[in-house]
Amino acid sequence: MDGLVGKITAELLKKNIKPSYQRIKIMEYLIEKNNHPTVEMIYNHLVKEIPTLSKTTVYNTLNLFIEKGLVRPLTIEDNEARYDTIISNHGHFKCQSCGEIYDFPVEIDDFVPDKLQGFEIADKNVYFKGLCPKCISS
Amino acid sequence: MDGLVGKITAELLKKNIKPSYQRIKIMEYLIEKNNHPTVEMIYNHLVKEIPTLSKTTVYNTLNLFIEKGLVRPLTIEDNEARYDTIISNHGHFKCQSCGEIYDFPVEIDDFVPDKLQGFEIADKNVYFKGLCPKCISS
DNA sequence: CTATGTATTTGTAGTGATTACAATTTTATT
DNA sequence: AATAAAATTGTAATCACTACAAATACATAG
Ligand SMILES: [Mn+2]
Ligand SMILES: [Mn+2]
Ligand SMILES: [Zn+2]
Ligand SMILES: [Zn+2]
Repeated sequence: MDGLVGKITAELLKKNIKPSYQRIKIMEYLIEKNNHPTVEMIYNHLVKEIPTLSKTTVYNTLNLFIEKGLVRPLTIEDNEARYDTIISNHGHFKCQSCGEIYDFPVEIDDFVPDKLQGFEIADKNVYFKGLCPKCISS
Repeated sequence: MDGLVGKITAELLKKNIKPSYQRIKIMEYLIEKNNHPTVEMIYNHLVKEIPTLSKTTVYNTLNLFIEKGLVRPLTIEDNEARYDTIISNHGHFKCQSCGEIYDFPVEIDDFVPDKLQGFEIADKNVYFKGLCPKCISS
């Protein structure tokens, strides 16, 4: 008995999403890896377990999760979307050498500048780019 | 005699960029409009004046400007790059209704979290999404 | 001024991530 | 078991962007 799968199933049902095998597996990947993956990464990993898996299903499922507020899409590079299960506001650092994406805390709610009085803010994003310690020391 | 064209010419020469007609026009558009345009917007506007203009030239020129540090690319949506002549760190708000992108000041240098000690930060980005006042009141 | 070489521009073809859509398979209901 | 609805799959289409080679404009030497 897998506790994570149980939690995922409950979470999906709470959002009126039918907990299909594929959907559970995709959510499981997102939570366990917690690596801000691309569609490609998700597909390549899961297709070993689910040989019939279609990349379209991965896209569809992620878009469904986004719609229901379970997943947040990250736009850091313009040529590859990334996905995060952690919805709360935090910043992302992408290493330009190894490509890894690191989380970092940031008090985004602190800086709502006067300039944005009268604006309705739905979504806040902070991302940095550069080199991570591993890549600097090698 | 156009003062802006003179300034642009000097600016390009300073960066070892030959100030061709197309390059000057593209930079002129960026500075005058100051609207974080897409390639499409730049092309559609300038092709009226320069009927032979190629979209490839717009792409090439923008990439050259980025390389030389004259322009900063904005990745807000994953399906359309935007370009900004203002290099200094500031935030961007994109209205999800009208699509307009607003600047706002933000003290990005203030929040370099402890988590990023040992990281080499090359680039900082802050962008919000939501509704602008115009769109809220209509 | 003309010839030759270099840089810039242009048009077309290619790429790669994402979406559209119809067919197939799975799941739920009677 | 029969039927309907939902989910998954595969393929084709889309669209921003890039690669590349031909054409044009520019510079420099004779
Ligand atoms: Mn994250
Ligand atoms: Mn700006
Ligand atoms: Zn790295
Ligand atoms: Zn608006």
